[in-house]
Amino acid sequence: MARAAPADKRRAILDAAVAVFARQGFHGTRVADIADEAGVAYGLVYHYFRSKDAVLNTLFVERWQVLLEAIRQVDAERDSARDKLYGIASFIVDSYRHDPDLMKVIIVEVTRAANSFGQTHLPEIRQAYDLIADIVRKEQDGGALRGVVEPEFAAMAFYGAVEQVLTGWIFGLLDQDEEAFDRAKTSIVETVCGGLEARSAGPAA
Amino acid sequence: MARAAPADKRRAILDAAVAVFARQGFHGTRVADIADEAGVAYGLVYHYFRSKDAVLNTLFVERWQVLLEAIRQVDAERDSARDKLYGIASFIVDSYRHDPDLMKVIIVEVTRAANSFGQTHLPEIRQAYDLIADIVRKEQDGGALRGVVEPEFAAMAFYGAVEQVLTGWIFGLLDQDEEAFDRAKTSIVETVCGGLEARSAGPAA
Amino acid sequence: MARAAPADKRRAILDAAVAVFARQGFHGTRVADIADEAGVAYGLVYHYFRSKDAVLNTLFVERWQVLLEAIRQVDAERDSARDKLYGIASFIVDSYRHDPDLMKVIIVEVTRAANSFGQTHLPEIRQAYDLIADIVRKEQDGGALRGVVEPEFAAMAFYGAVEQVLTGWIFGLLDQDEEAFDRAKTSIVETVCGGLEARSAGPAA
Amino acid sequence: MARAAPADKRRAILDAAVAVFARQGFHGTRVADIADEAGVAYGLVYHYFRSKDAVLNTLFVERWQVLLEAIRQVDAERDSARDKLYGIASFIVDSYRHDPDLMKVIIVEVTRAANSFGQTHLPEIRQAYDLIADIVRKEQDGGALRGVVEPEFAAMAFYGAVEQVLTGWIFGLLDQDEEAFDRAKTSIVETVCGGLEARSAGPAA
DNA sequence: GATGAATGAGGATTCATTCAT
DNA sequence: GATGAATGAATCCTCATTCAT
Repeated sequence: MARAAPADKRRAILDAAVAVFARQGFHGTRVADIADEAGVAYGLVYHYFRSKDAVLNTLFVERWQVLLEAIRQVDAERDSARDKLYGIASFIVDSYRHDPDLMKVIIVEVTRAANSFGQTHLPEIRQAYDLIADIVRKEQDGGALRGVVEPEFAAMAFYGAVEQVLTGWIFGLLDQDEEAFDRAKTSIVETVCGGLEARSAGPAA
Repeated sequence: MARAAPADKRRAILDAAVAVFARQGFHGTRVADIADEAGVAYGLVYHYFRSKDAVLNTLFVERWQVLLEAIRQVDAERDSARDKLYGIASFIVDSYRHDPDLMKVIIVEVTRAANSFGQTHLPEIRQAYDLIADIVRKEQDGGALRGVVEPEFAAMAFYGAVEQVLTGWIFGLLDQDEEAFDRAKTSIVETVCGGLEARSAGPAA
Repeated sequence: MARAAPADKRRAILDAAVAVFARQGFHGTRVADIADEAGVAYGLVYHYFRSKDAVLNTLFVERWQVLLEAIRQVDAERDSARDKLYGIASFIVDSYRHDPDLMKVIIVEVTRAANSFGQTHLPEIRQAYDLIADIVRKEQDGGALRGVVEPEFAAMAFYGAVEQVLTGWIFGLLDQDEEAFDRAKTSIVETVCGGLEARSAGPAA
Repeated sequence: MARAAPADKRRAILDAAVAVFARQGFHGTRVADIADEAGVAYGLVYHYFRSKDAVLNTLFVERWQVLLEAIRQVDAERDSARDKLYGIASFIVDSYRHDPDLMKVIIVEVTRAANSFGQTHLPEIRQAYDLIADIVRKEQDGGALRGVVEPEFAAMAFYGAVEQVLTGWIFGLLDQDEEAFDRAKTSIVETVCGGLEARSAGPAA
């Protein structure tokens, strides 16, 4: 499965890059590895991309646009706060389910790479946080969410919870079967929206 | 107030490494940079450490032991689930407050480096997750926390929320004044324990 | 007035090569630069020329034949030594005036490139020196020129003076207005033929 | 003779560079060639020099300062115009006689490299021309040299004549025995100062 | 003729590590 | 312990050249 000899070589290079970046990390992969994996000549990578960096940048931008769009769409189409956050968590989890290598690369090599690509793509990364914070803010204003936590913190907490679950999969610390993927979505939302604490049944304070 | 000419050069090298790793990232720093920053001769780094990797490993292990111990202590000394999680969040946030460079390096270069040091130190990193999951499990059993979310997911969500807030600081996306540090602790706990959702005020069950 | 869309692409490539070689030097220009400048496809350069070297070789040979012919003609048509040398200096200076880029390329990349093209074209280059030396020798025999300086040295001195003036223009060290071009011719001939020294007015030897 | 295992490696590298640059040209030599010729490890070249360019730059600057100083000294110590120009020609010819490789490299790779190092070192190169032009100007003012040729042109003609003779040696077009070196000095000065033309003897027509 | 994708050898530069002093 | 010169493997990127269409 996976990379099934894409007709165009540019795509083949990008797909190959995902595979080797996921396997060896960005720093651990030589341009030759990408070319080999793609089954093309060394120089062709440079025919299509200015540099090794550019390959990763392309990968990230391509995918991150889709994520941002998905968040916007979820926000527009769903009603309740919980639904919206579930929609976002769902999209990210499904992204991982569908192409774990790509998500691994994006998270490990870009989103969290504070001294390299994360810095480069900070504006785009920030947009995601902002979109989530906006959702929280609106729902707080609407009364569905409590106002005790500032939207910015809430957004970071939520997004962090999601990314950390992916990290668990990436590191092989959590099960990755289909059931686990779905349970992850619910768990994250249940934690962040419902809270872990039991409602003190009695005459709660 | 920082590296004030440590008496012993080994310490000076470690401290210098923190500074340059934080500034340039592990891959972006040469051994010479560390030596320069420490004000010692090139070769001395290799007198005290087997390799550049060993410097980072030392840094990580040193600090991570402290973290694990802190979690254990919090677990032992505090009673409520909320208190325990607050204690953990508090310790991590204060660690960042006290030495942001060190925490940045540990998180960015180790904890999240799935293809390099994160893999190497997976056992120790996992311990932290497990300790947190254990706390959740106990509290679920005790009835203080709801059982809907599996302890492993809850632990990841909680830890992810914390790390993401630090990430916000590391990337310069969130305020870093004293007040913000304290608010962060509360916000994280409030989000994960209390949940973001408003309790339906009415005659709810 | 320059390269005005030559009808045939081969010519366009040669003209473009002159422009980019002059601008960036032979080593500093990629075949792609030539193609771009000529407005033709990459591969077409290789349709007309065996290699990048061949482009420069063609340029040089084309022009150098004209120079050699000009020297022969000057020798045949003019009478005095001074006239002949003036004719040669004049032709070279006018060549530069007419197409400074081409002369720059020929001088900088071939004539003076002792380790590359200069070596390749040494026979042709030498012909020019020899033709000049022959003129000097004949005029010495005829009594118009003094015999103290060997023809070979005289030829080198004369040709070197000419090329150095062009070098001054190429480097932007000397004025390049029309008047300067004409003055250059006179100055060179006056220097080499008349000598810089004032004739001791008195009872000179 | 020549590079006899210089005590310090930096010098060994510079000397080796002269040899290989002279033999293969700057572009034709790889850094490995320099290291091999010097008998040192590859990386040592980069320990002492920032880049391959820096090696050539160092070579040029070192030597050119000596040349400039020599010109100044000749100007100060000698009296007649002819003596001064002879002194300069002499110094340059002897430089070549003493270390032909070094002079070849300086002339071929720097002084005449209009698109690379010549451009970089234009200010220093120009100084030499200016110093010569100053000498000519002074002597014209003093009446020893005729004023028909502008000092700038005269300087270029003189310097060009000298460099072209060296070029003749570099290309193997002129004899290089001891006698030839001395004759070259006289010939150049005789040509530029005395002029090639015979003085019309007596009241001759 | 014309195009530009594809190839791959070449070479500069970096930098972790070693080691003699 | 301390120094920094010396080593050389590793790898990115360039770019002349080829070739299928």
